Amino acid sequence: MNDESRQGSLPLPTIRRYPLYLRLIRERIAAGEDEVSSAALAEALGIDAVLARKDIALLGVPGRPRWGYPAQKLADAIRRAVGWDNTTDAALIGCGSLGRALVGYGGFAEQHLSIVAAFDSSPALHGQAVHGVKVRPMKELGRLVRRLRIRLGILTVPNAAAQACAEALVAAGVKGIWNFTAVQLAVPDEVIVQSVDLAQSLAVLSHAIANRG
Amino acid sequence: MNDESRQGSLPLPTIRRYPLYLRLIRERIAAGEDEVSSAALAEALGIDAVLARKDIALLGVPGRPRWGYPAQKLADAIRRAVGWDNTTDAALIGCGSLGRALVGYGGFAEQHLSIVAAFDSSPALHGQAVHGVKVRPMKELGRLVRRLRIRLGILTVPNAAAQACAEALVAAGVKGIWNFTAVQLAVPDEVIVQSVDLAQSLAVLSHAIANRG
DNA sequence: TTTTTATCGATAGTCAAGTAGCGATAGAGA
DNA sequence: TCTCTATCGCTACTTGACTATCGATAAAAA
Repeated sequence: MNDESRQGSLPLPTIRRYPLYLRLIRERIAAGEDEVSSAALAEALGIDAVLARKDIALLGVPGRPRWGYPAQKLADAIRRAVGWDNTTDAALIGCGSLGRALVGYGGFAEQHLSIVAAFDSSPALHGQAVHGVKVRPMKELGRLVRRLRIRLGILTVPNAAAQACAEALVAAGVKGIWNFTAVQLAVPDEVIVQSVDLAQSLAVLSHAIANRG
Repeated sequence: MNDESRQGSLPLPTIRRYPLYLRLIRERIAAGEDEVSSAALAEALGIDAVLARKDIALLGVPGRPRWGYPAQKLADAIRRAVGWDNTTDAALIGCGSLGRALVGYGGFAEQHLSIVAAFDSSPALHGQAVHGVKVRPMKELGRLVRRLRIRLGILTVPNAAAQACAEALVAAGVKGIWNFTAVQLAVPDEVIVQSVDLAQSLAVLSHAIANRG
């Protein structure tokens, strides 16, 4: 029943807030502060201070009244909770403009995410290097992903190819898929899919603009 | 109390599911089918059929037992509900790799989203055309956005510049901001912000991989 | 005409997440 | 030393979204 054993059962919204806390805490640390209060975090994020405390309580980091929480320990605990304490190797499937933008983004240092292999079905791209990573043909996917024990696949292919690529990734032993296509992937339960569907978030926006503005 | 008047109060998860339904319905229409059943939609999306029916009920489109819902009417109703029945003009702020990838994406036809202006702080980009849209200096933002009555801003600038750009957009009369930076923007209540924070979705993935796989 | 079946539509129940309120604690100041 | 106050941390309470169940309906089949 202790905090460590319950890591797998953290509430999803809480996990999503952790990166937001982390970013603020890092700013405070950079500014030379040693402690952060739940009230300060909550105000910057526009949420209730109690909610921030509840999220932090799940990490097992104790705070001190009148001081707040130890910033460095809190940051470390969040990194541990979201699995950013060790480097995760990832494979990029699809080297179109979105895929290249992601590899070149470079903002994944904090997340310890490292793209170590890239694949594309277009022969024109094979052998080319995209930001230091060599693009390979799709048929090498299974072998290479298995050999490098890659557990995360990043899917930036056209919709029509999405399901087939997902199945190839699953067959190669991938544990999670970061899905940038608009397709709802059908995968075994033990494989986790996180979809970044621009249409979904745009729907919320345009609905609100159309019906309020 | 009728459906039309309640458009502004649709549940958020429902709005997010509408684009998913829409995509499937379009496929069915393209395949020559005139009706779709809630069960078929639900199965393809991995959700419960009752949930699909509830979402559809909010649109006010009646279904027929043993047939399902009229596909074309359903598609139109969804487009109306999410505000995709009319073209929305948008401004792009930040023409780095992500911004260019978005403009070039071209997948926004269904959403009737049209990027009509692009801005960047770097003088090197000014005057260049990114996929047919001319890049302009930031100081022209206020005037042009106001003149074109642009209601949607797409923010793809570095984190450090995000809040200032958001304020410029708000001052120019924008009603919604599609935020691709990692910053929690502080804006007036009447302005809607939808953030696409890659760190958040990655957190869910890497947490699951680290603690299950 | 009667029965069967696929599907819609409504109501009630469950669960998770966020909110509110209250007491406990430890440092600061008088 | 005593009081004050910012902050943590716990325990309900409320809300909203999803799930389960059941009855109603209309087309097809016997």
